[in-house]
Amino acid sequence: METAALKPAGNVKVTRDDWLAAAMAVLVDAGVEQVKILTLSERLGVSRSSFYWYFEDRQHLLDDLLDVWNRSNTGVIQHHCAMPSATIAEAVLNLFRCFVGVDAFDHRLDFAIREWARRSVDVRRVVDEADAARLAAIAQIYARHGFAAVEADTRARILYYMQIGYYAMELNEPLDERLGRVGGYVAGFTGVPATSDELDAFIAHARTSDTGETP
Amino acid sequence: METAALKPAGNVKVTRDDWLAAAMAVLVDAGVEQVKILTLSERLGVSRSSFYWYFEDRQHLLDDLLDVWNRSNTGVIQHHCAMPSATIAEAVLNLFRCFVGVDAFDHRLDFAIREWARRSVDVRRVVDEADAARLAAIAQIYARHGFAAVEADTRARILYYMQIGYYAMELNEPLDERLGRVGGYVAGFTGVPATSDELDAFIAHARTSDTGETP
DNA sequence: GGAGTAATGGACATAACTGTCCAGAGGCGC
DNA sequence: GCGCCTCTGGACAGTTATGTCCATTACTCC
Repeated sequence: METAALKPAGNVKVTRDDWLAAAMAVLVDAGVEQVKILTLSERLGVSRSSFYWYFEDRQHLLDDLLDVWNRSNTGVIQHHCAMPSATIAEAVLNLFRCFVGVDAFDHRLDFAIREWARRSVDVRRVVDEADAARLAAIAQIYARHGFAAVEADTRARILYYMQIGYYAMELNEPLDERLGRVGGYVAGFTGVPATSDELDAFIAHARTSDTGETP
Repeated sequence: METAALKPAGNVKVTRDDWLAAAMAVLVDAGVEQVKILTLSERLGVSRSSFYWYFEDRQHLLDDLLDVWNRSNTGVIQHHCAMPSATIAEAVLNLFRCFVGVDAFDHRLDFAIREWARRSVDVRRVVDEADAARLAAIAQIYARHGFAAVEADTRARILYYMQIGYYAMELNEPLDERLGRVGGYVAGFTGVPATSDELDAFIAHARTSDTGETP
């Protein structure tokens, strides 16, 4: 592990980040309720007490996980929305990049958090705020390209809701199948077809940054 | 409770169905992992031991819950798909009825089961089978109205996936807003607009069978 | 009204988990 | 090379589950 290089000093076996990373892995593929200090300590080969050096208690670990999500996934969307673009089609394709590529939006984490939000009003509030921020960022794309406020908002919702719905299905389509539909999506979302240059650029990017798994 | 009237005999406080109903309620709004015999017994005002009279163990209760879901939700869809219809638009509207009305598809249960399926290969298998059966039933609608097999299958997928995606969002749109979009959905799903008579009939049904909550 | 029986309650054993306390390991700075 | 300071391990206590055993209740049938 490369974390060894960063280890501060002394009798250190794991770092705070190791605990966070392990917890994040469990969160993503088993849900919050499975994020257990005992399990993590076994996985890290360290005693439970070590945990309490880095975190006050389990709740603080969970708060940190929520924070990590909040800063990463929403930020990815905002970043892609802010990319410069000549046409609305190009702007939407820029956004799509974060749903396909390696600079990707982590949809499994997103759903783990949403599931958690169904059972915690605190988390629900944070998720609602993130959704609002994401929608605002997407609406801004449309606004920048001359859409009136109401229409920009509506189109942002359609795009965002459809994307979330797509992930909810866990379809695991092969990359080529997904890419084949992109042209249609862009036309549907913007009312304007993308040029073949725009589409080619997007597809090239998607192929080079494809990770092998279908994200 | 009306169950009192049905209580078989003897020193009975709760029935097997009471346990099932309580478990189902917890499953729907807190997830499988929260279906705990201790909690249910407290909720029913009865000791835990009583549970073991009706069920061999927790796993058998869970199996029964899965069974209930399997027989109800998929059956509702199949039933609505089999309703007689003069046009494809009417057929699709007939199916929509189970997504709006009181004879409704229970989407919260459906998602509780899907969440469970993410963590249990056994449940995953059952859900996959149910999805296949639902898709087949929906494709049959299209096939009956003259669509070729491949197109019927594709259109069935679009309709079903979009419906699942809609529920994943937990939008809670007001009924009127939802109804306003139905015409567009039908046109999108079938390529043929519904007549206003067909739409009116659907909307009238939806309004009379609306439960107050947005399902 | 007494026997039989369906259902229940309470005690017991066990497991998994959380959090606390404190002794001790081991590298670093002087 | 000695203490310091960071981090770790192990023991302890408390909570919440599951499942088992058996005595007891209270109704039904005769």
